[in-house]
Amino acid sequence: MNIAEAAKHTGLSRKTIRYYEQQGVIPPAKRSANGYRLYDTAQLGCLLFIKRARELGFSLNDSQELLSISQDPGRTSASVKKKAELHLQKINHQIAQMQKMKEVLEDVVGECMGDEQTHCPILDKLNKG
Amino acid sequence: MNIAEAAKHTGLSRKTIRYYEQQGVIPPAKRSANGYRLYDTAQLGCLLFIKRARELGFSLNDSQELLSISQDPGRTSASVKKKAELHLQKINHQIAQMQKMKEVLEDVVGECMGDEQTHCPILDKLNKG
DNA sequence: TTTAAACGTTACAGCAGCGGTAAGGTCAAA
DNA sequence: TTTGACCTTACCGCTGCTGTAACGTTTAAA
Repeated sequence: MNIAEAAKHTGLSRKTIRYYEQQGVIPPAKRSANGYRLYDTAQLGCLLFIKRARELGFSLNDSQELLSISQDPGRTSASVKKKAELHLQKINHQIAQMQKMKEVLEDVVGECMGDEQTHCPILDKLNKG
Repeated sequence: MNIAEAAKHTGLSRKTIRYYEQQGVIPPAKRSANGYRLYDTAQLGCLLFIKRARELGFSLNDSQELLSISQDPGRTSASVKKKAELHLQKINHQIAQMQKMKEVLEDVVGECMGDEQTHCPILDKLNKG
């Protein structure tokens, strides 16, 4: 199948698929006589793997490494778990950070009248900490 | 004061301060005879404002607009509140997304033995959804 | 048969928000 | 006088794509 169909099957854009290939995230696609990229179910599997890893927030680099591990018959689940736990820590850290932002924002938004007056607790917060 | 001192006072790096100026986020600094940038308390105030806005997750563009609004005597708190609420929505959306990632990750990490065996629920998840 | 659309290709630019590095000028103290 | 700590501009790199240009191919309709 051509790239458009691969895109339809995976939900990735054609640009993204080409980008993944260019970055070496997935092996280079075979080409038909006219130079068009050709995809089979194995390639679709790679693409879907990367897509799911990305949806779980893994970096493209991590996603690629996970794909490599997945295709290695001599892998251990320990190596995967380690990566996932590290990633989970990052996610938790980011959530905590955004939660703090959220709380402050809700505070000041709650205090702000949002009317035609000049006084604004939100700006006060930004001006004085 | 020179840029290094301004950096020390604000907690921003010298690169960041120059970048903000170049992007028009803050007004261009005055220069001493030798071409060095000079900062006074007003400039420090701008820098701190931007820093705090960034810490609340506002984009650099939004931060700049908030600074403009803050410096406009004819502003209304409504205009600020609107921006803040919009931003809060984005934050909430992002938190929700990361929470979903977190839950899935905790699930599969919990199921993974993390030993020397090949079988791995994390990879299963990535391979089959 | 021609032509127009809908594909395909490569290559380069751009987005956010800086950090790193190079290549140079300036200034204060030892 | 020299050393080290400043300062300047300018450009590349990072992440993960998306958009655009400029071009070739295939397919379907007119």
